[in-house]
Amino acid sequence: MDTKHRILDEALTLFSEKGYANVYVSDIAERVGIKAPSLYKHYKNKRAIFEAIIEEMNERFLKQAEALNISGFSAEADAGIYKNMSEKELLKLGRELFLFYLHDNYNRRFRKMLTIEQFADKELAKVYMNLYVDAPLSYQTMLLGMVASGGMLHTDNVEIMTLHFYAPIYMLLTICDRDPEREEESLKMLDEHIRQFDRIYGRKE
Amino acid sequence: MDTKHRILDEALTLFSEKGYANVYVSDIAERVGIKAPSLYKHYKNKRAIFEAIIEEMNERFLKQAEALNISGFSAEADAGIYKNMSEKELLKLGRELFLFYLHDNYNRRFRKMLTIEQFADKELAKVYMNLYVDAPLSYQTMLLGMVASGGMLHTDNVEIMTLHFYAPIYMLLTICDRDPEREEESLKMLDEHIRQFDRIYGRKE
DNA sequence: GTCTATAAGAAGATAGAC
DNA sequence: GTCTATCTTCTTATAGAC
Repeated sequence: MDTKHRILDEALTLFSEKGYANVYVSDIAERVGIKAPSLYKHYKNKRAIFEAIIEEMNERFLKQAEALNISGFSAEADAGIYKNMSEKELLKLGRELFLFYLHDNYNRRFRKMLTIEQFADKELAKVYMNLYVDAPLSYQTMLLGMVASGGMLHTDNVEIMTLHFYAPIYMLLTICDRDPEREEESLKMLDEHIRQFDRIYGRKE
Repeated sequence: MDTKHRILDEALTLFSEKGYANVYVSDIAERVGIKAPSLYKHYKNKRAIFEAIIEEMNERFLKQAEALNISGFSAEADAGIYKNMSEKELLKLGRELFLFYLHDNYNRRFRKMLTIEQFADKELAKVYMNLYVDAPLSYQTMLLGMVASGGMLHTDNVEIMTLHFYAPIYMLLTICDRDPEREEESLKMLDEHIRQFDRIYGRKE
């Protein structure tokens, strides 16, 4: 990893731990192993580092979205997969997705940074809302809606059903982000949540 | 309100909007209508203001908890009330509670401040978790558990049922805190959520 | 591209008059 | 208790040598 990118990486770590204002340019430089003034050869100022992180995140999520449409992971395909899944496989999938978002180093740090900075900047609040509320809800609404139209889930309100599926997952992520020691307990609740959801909204046996 | 308390009030407003580090002692003083040095006659330093806010919050919530036990608002009483409520009344209660937490000036500002500061200080993360996750979940688990044992709700896992009740409410609060324009939409979802919850976990008609 | 030296300015806090 | 003046420290950022 070149210096320019290492600066981004270390800055993201620090910002996610202490917040933008509590991180000094010299802190970032020290982690990278250079002196603060050298850092200005790579970025115009401190703010530019922050913005480059946001920019990088945007690219990552755009790529991810593209990959979802191009490869076999579109909602149509996912809905098909879901239909033919046993409860056991469904639990495994839910757990893997949850753990990915929880542990993936980039996601984890970025989520924490956004949590801290979201109220300082309206744009960041939008980014936060989109990433962790609206995008998951609309994707899952589409997904669960297709499964429901196939008759594997039963509801007269797909949006509320999706809220019932996702809100507990969001809450468990909130718990684990703040107290990693509760991960095991949360994973158990995740399992039970999915099992219960499956029972409530019904799948054919 | 005396100056000492007005400092706390204005500081809380500013901290909730910009975060501790981005608020200057002179900003707080200006809002109060005095100069920064005068403020040091009331509080030893900036940190002491922050800690006084936390302290005040602790007292408020302790008082609230006491009131819950002494007056008619214990979980036992609440459970009794719930049993005899029509769905319409249940919706009204849910909405009133939601709006209280959302709009109550002290709650709103304190919740935002904690959201911003929680990762900078392990103690604050604990406070956040207790106030917005653990305390509501354990109170509601007790409440819904009693209603269930009375036969008005049906489940073999009260904790998951409570998660299904509270997590969507927590998520809707998250939405409204970040974008007040979505309040109306969120209230509609709240209604539909409670109605659906009522249908799923069943009440006698 | 990295360094040392340093400028420029911000922000917390104190001294002492009123 | 509030003010003005001021100190001190911290932090961002630049200048210029290597």
